[in-house]
Amino acid sequence: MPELPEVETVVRTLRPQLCGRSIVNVRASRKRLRRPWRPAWSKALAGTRIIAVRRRGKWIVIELDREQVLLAHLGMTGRFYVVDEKAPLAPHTHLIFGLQPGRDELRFHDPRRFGSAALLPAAHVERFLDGERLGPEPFDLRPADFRDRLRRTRRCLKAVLLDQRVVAGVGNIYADESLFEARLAPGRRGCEIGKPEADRLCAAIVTVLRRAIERHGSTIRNYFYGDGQAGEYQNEFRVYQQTGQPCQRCRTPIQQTRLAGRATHFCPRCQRSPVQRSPAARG
DNA sequence: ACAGGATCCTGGGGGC
DNA sequence: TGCCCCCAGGATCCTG
Repeated sequence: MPELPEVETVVRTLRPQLCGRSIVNVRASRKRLRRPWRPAWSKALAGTRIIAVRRRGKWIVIELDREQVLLAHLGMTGRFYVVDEKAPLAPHTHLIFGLQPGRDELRFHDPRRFGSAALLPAAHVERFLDGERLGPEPFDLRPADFRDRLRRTRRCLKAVLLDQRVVAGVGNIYADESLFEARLAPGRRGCEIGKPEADRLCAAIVTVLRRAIERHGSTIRNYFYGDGQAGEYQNEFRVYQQTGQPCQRCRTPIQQTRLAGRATHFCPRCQRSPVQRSPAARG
């Protein structure tokens, strides 16, 4: 469920709660996550100290001593939060990390289990994150590289934005919101996009994500962060989940379609494709 | 190379 | 009330 702004919000919440503390024990449910948790990781984690908590794309990176890293992905419904060890255990809690000092626990909760967590040697993390799997952070994305990437593909813009190798961290909400911000139709092919439009899209991604981070991300369908905090960006959606609502720029009703297997929302007027001239019209 | 579909899961909402 | 179907902030694998 969470995209870059939501993961950033989680990381900012966790950082002061985790840094400097130690993991004293780990409990894991028997249910398998997207990548199964290995019992050996529980043993290896006992007694490690948390050095830093950061984000890369939609990944949560928890750096530990002993040259180890705990890498987590929230999938669609994952939550990662710190609570008192006496707090009631919610159903679908799959990992519990006991913390010291204090009597707190870091818990990983995920009803759909599309999320995952794994322990990696620190030396492997950069290769995992910066290899073929993950492109640049949106804030480091160079317009010339983005333009080049678009020029070389016939895939539609929606599919390109969802591709984590092109730019890391954009998901369904922020792909639609960025395309609206850039006034580009989600179905247009990358190779049809000119320089001004590509640069506009590149800038729009950053604008939308920065604003969403300021608003602590979006909270929809009652999924909250951490100790029940809600984001506020869902109140600023221009197209996502606004089907039938008047466009805030031109009052045309927002339309919904399906692209790259995902619900896609856009304004048919502000995000018009260049007119396809029919043979008759050309006559 | 790429589009499209299926897959991994659970829960919530709408229709009947 | 129950049941059935569809949908969901993701990523990956397979097929055509």
